[in-house]
Amino acid sequence: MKHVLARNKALQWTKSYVLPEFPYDVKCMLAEQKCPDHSMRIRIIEFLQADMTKYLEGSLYPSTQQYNDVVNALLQAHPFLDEDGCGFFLWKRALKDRFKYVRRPIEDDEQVMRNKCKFGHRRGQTKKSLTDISFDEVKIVQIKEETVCLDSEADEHINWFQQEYMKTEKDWKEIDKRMSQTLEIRRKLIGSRTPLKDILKMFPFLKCPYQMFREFQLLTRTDIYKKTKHILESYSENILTSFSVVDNPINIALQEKMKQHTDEDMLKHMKMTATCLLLPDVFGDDPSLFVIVNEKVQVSTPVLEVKNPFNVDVCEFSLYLEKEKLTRVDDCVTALAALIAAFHVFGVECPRRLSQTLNFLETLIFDMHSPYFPSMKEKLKEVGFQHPVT
DNA sequence: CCAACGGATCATCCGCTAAC
DNA sequence: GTTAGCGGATGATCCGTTGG
Repeated sequence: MKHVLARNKALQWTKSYVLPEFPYDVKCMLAEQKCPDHSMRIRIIEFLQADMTKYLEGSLYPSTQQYNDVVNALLQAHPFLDEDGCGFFLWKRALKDRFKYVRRPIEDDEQVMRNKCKFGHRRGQTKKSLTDISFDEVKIVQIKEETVCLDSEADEHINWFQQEYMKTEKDWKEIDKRMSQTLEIRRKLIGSRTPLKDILKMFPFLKCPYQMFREFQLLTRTDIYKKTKHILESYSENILTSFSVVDNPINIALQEKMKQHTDEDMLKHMKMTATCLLLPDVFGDDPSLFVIVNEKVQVSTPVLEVKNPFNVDVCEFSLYLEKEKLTRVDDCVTALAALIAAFHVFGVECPRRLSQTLNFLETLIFDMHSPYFPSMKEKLKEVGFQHPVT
């Protein structure tokens, strides 16, 4: 664990911490120097925790110094938050408790599991049987050995992935386990700009949408599929009726096709697909950086390719990266989630002409409780959204 | 329609153990 | 001794349901 923290610090925390942009209402409260109430404190802590997580490369154990940096940054920017002098202690404690709370339900992370085994004592009724405990002890020994000789272990994992990828019957449970175990080395490789081809050769399962979602989950503690589905469903109406897309050929085609069907599921499928296709148009971005319909992919950044979007039976969604097909998926929710995940998982910077669209999506994905920043609120008004979800 | 109820979820506090 | 991390207890808050 120590070497993980040391590395995080070395890679990501060289500069002192810079506070994130807080949601609109928090910003107002901070500007007014109003003493935060219970829920406002929680939102500040929640936001800081989410922001810190981005810099921890999948680890959920910030160092004491990192906690100190964050709380110091907060109190320096807003001294009134330390009204009684013991603010530092209280905010630090709240932040630590929040991380602890985030770790609590996690069962697929060896660092978390190791600490649960180490410190997790159960009083009263024991949930674990004796056999489970001894199994855990065996696991601890295994993990300790892996940490010591990481490089040869990583090599072994990579060979295993390559072999397993060729098999017809794959052991997905073992794949999950090994993908978790190699997260650290993989992030290091991706972070140091290892060519995509090499990354995919070493970790071929990253081509699978499910593994991309899982990696996204490990990195951000966020269920990208669930969030994407929610966004598409709640904003579909807004997007399809936005004045910037009423004359769009895709929208016109959708209206035509919808007249030919009455089946609820079919109509929903078409609407969701159209929502995906029109998203960049709504935000004035370049649609060809987002989704290509019935054409050849020309861009290197992650992009979706859709064939026959409104024909449920022959409709095809594929995710492209560096002009190569990475994976084919079945529906537009999975496709959009995979597209967003690809930017994160492969560390691709967002193209300028797609920034508004991705900003919109990520604002909703990472902060469901206050789904828009002031600039986003303005943007949504500007593009003609009737009822931004709150 | 809305107030009251009750379960679920969440934040916080406490007491404990392991490590130093 | 102190500190970090755990599970559990407790109280607050959210949210869906029910009954007037």
